[in-house]
Amino acid sequence: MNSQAVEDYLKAIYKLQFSQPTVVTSALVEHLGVNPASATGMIKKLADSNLVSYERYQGVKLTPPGEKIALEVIRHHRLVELYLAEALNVPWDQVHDEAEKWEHVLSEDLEDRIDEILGYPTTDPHGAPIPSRDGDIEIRDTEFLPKLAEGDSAVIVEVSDHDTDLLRYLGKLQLYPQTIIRIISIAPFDQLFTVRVGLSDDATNDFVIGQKVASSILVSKVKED
Amino acid sequence: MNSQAVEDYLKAIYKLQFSQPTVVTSALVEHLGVNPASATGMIKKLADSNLVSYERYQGVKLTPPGEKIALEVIRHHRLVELYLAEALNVPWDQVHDEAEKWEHVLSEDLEDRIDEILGYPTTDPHGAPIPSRDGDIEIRDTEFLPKLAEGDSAVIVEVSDHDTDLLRYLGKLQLYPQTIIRIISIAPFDQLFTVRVGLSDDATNDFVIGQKVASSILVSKVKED
DNA sequence: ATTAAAATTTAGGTGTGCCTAAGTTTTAAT
DNA sequence: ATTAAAACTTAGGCACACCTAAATTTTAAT
Repeated sequence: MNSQAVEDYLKAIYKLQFSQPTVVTSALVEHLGVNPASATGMIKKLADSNLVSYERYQGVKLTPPGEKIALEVIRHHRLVELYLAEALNVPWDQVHDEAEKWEHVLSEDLEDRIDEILGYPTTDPHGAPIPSRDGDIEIRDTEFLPKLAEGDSAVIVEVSDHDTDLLRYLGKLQLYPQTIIRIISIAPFDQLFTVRVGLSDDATNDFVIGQKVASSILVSKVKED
Repeated sequence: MNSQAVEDYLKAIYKLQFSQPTVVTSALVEHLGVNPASATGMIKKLADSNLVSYERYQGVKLTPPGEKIALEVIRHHRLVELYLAEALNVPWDQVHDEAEKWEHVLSEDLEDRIDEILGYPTTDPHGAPIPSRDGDIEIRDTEFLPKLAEGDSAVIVEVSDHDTDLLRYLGKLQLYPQTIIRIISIAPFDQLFTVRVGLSDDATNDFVIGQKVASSILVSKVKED
C-alpha cells in the first residue's frame, strides 16, 4: 500500500500542476511544510515507483498511475469533507483538517456507502469537484474573482479550503458556493472590491474585500439580460 | 501524541488483563501478531513512559495513566463500531476491522458529535460496554456460556468481536446481544450445547454449538419464575 | 564571462517500529 | 541436581520519513 506520505505528496503535486506545468521542489516544500531535502528524497522515491516523471533540478509531473492515485485520494478527501459537514454537522472551516486524517483510512467499501448516502454528490462543501470512482473530474469554466470588472455579476463556484480563519470569514460574509454576487466597484491601487450578495439594489449590506480574500474565490460570470 | 502502535499495545494489555493478572510477552505476541523481540522493545518503551509497570520475564501491568489511554482508545473503537453499524449500515462482522483504523484518527470533537448522534450509547454492536469520556466502564455480572447448565435460560450480553467468520455464523443463528436463549441439553465428552433462541417450547429451530462458539459468548443468567 | 543569490541535491543522521538470530532466564521433567 | 524445552531479552539490522549541513546546479545581474 501507498504510505500516507506518498498520498500527500501526490495530492499536492496534482493541485500544484494547475498553476505550474511542472512542479518544482520548492513548491512542494512550501505546500507540505517539509524540508527541501525531504522533498527531494520523496520525489526520488516517487520517480522510482513510476508515479512521477522527474528530471533533476527541473521539477516533477504526475504520470498516469500517479495521477490516478492522486485523484483517488482527492475523491476520498472530498467525500469525507462533505460527509462530515452533512451528516455530522462539522462546521465548514473544520472539515478540511479532519478529512486530511480520514482520507487515508477510508476503505473502498465505506467510500461507496458514504457516496450512496450523500446521493452521489459532485462537489464538496467548498465547491471543489469530487472525482468519480474511475478518476474522471469535472472541468468547469471559472475564473478568479479579481478578474471580474465593475458591475459584473457572478456565481461563486469554489473557495479555497485549507485556511480555517479565511473560511470562517467567508462564512460570515455569506460567501458560499452557489451564492450570487455583484461587483459594485473596484478601488484603484489597492484593488479593493466592493461586493454585494444577491442581485438586489439594496446597498446596505455591501462590504469590501481585498486581494487576499478575493483571490481565494473562484467564480463563473453570470450573463446580464 | 501516542503512536498507533502504542495505542494498540495498551489496548491489548487492557483486554488481556481480564484473564491474566499480569500480561506476559507471549500473550501480546499472540494477540498482536508481532515478533517476541518487537514486543519486548515496545514494552520497554511503555515502561519508560510510565504507561506500564514491568519486571523482566514477569510481564506487564497497566499503570493508571496507561489504563486511561487504553480506555480512551477503546471508547473510540466502540463508538466508531456502533456508528458504522447504525449510520452506515456496515455489517456487524466488518465493523471491528474498520474501527481498528478509524479509532486512531478520531478527534475529541468528532467523538462528541458521534456520541451525541448515537444518543450516548453504553454498548457497541457486540455488546461490549463503551467507557465514558472520563474512563469509567460498566462492570456487569456475566459468565461464559459454557458455565450454563441444562435447562438454564440466559440473555446474551456480549460476543467476541474480532473473528469475522465467527460473527457471521453467530448472526446466522440469531445470537445477538439481548437475545434470550435456553440450554436444552449438553452432550457429554464433547461439550456440545443444544440451544434454543427465545423461551418457546418449539424445538424445530434448535441448534447445536461446540466449545469454540460457546466460549465466545458472554451471558447473564435469567432467573426462573 | 563572472559572480552572487536562489534553488536543489547529496551526505549523514534521528526516531519509530518492525525483523532475525543469538543469547539468557525460567519452568517443568527426570 | 541436572537438563531440555519454553519463554523472554539482547544485539544487530532494515525501511520509512523526517531533519541539518554541506555541496552542487541554475538563474539572473553586472
